[in-house]
Amino acid sequence: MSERGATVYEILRHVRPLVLNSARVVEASLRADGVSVGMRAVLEMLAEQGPMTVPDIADRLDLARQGIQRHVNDLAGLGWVESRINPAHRRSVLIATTPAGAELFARIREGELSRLDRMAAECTSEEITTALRVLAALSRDVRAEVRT
Amino acid sequence: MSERGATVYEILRHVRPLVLNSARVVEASLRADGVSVGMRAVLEMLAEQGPMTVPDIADRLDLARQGIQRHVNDLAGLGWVESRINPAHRRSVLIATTPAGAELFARIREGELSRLDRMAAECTSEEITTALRVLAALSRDVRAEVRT
DNA sequence: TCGGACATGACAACAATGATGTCATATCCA
DNA sequence: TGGATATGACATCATTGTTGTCATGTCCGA
Repeated sequence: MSERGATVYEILRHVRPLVLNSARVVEASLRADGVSVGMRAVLEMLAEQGPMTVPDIADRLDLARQGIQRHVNDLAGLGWVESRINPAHRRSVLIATTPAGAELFARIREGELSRLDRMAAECTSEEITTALRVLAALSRDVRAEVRT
Repeated sequence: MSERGATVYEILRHVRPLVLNSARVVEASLRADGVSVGMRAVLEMLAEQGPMTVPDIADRLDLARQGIQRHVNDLAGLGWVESRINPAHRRSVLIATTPAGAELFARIREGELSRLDRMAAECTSEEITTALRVLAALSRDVRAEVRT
């Protein structure tokens, strides 16, 4: 068995607790605004990529459109996102952050970034950049494997 | 805002879909044996670290002991793990893989490793090792943040 | 040695979320 | 134009993480 595959295996062993623990860390600030981690992911997508339809968000987050629709409906109920007429499609509306929603996400992101600055202090900027490249490649290939 | 923190943020953005997609990939082989991803994690811990108590497994997986107890009970019902008398504690039994359970996990792991060999082919062995180091440090620090 | 703090297994209930299915209608393409 | 597909709305279910309770066993300090 190749050493490479075994190292990738070790990486994947770390990501599950990492996702759980990072969700736990941001959970408190999110609850104060009535936002769940799923809703936060939708808000992030809209804030960074601009308005898009529900199926578009679902595709980019690798989730079913039905689940995203729930998050969008919840976010709309809270006033963080709103629908806009889609010039290219009468039935499928565009979802966009409201000014308040954009502000909320900026606040959330700022708080998270300030914590992340203190993480993995022993690693250099170059190592972290390398890790990002590896993670992105791995994520891309595993994603492709799903669609096999 | 530091570039470092932003890069770590990008890493964390990748891990959530990665966890979901990797779970989807291994899901099929697991279902054939009646094993869920949670049960697989417990089986992995016991196969690699040896017999331990339910609270021990929970601590190492960053999960509540109640959830682990469910997985252990399910695994025991399927004959993949069994309890042994704990010489150091009358009430808290040791959980261990059965020979069949150890064999099952070895089979699962072998299948997963063979897939992983083809992942992130553009990355060198050194880059993957660096990524593992960064992930481990990040995971450790985020875990510590939870307990704040 | 005793007593209180803590650990453990068993059981229960709940919330978030991912998966799946259906249906009416709109859209798109051959 | 007509059939295939996309979309929103609604519904259901399984997995799993979280939390709480209770009886009993264990451990440590006074």
